[in-house]
Amino acid sequence: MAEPTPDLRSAGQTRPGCPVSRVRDRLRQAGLRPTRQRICLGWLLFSKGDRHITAEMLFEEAQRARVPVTLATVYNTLKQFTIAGLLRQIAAEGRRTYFDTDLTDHDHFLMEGEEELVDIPGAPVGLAGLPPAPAGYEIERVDVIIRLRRADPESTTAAGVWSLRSER
Amino acid sequence: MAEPTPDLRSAGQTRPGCPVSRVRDRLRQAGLRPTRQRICLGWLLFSKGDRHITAEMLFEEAQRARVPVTLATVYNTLKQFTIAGLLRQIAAEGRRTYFDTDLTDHDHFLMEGEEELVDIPGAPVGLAGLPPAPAGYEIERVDVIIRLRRADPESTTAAGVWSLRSER
DNA sequence: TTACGTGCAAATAATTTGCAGTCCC
DNA sequence: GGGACTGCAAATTATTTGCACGTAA
Repeated sequence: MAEPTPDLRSAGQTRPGCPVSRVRDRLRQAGLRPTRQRICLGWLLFSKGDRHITAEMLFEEAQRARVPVTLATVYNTLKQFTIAGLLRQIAAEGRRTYFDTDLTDHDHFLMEGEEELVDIPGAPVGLAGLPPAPAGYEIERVDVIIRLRRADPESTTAAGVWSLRSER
Repeated sequence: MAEPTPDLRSAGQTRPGCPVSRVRDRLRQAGLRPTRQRICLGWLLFSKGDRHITAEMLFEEAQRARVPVTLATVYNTLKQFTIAGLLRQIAAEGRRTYFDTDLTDHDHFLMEGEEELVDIPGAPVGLAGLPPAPAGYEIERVDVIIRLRRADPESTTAAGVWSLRSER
């Protein structure tokens, strides 16, 4: 949030070895033409570690970084990045779509009230007894979302490690 | 889909013992005033077994059943039902919100391309090693969404019972 | 050059809201 | 009777699209 916002106006230039070039290569590998705005957005997305982001958020960030892009282009770019496998769309309920720059297998917390997802640190939840996929389909991925509610002060929720789903 | 559509225009009347009265009671228990439209929508929702439904879908169904309701009221009612615990909102990505009349613990398949969720028959996937909830929060529910992709004809996806998540 | 990208503004789609009139308790 | 509900239409919000122009290969 309070990170220094880099000025990316010169992202079109060629500077081998610099992070911008790395983004450029990554785009090319993904089959996307490395245009100025894609490089800038890619830099904003991938140079700050794992993050969840919406189109609106990325757009504001781009403006702060003096990157000339339109909101529409941000939307289009996010979609292209997702199709190209550079981003992952998160299944969150709520109006806006979130994109995750972390492509590894991990789960999410969803706080009630807040419309924000939080990465669950550590290894993903283990799954047992996955059902067979219907005929003609195969399992691509399993998303686990742990919904949280604000704890009652009285309920001594000893939140340790659960074993297996108990209820119903 | 081809089910006979009941005419619910008389749902306001009192007929003890009939399913309409059951809906009425259920609403009252949930703290909702049993108005004509709520009774009708409740009947449509709960008298056909478990289902996933959007506001638009329910609205069309109501029109077919000659129930005088507005789309706006359908939206409002679905939200009220959800808050009252009569429905559950499903975390699906995609533009529209789905509501599930099945309140029991179960998982969902999400077919790629199609924007529809399918209940996973049988017991829910077992979870191992749930992480502790962050301070001040407690786990309310765990949603598991299994994303499916159309299988390659060649890949012999022996979709049996998996043990534990392998990929990281 | 030339197809692919982008900006801009207008179009959609999904959902919410304000307010006046209606209905349940 | 009075507040809770509903209808209707207009407002929001999130996202997409059409088309003329710009730019990377």
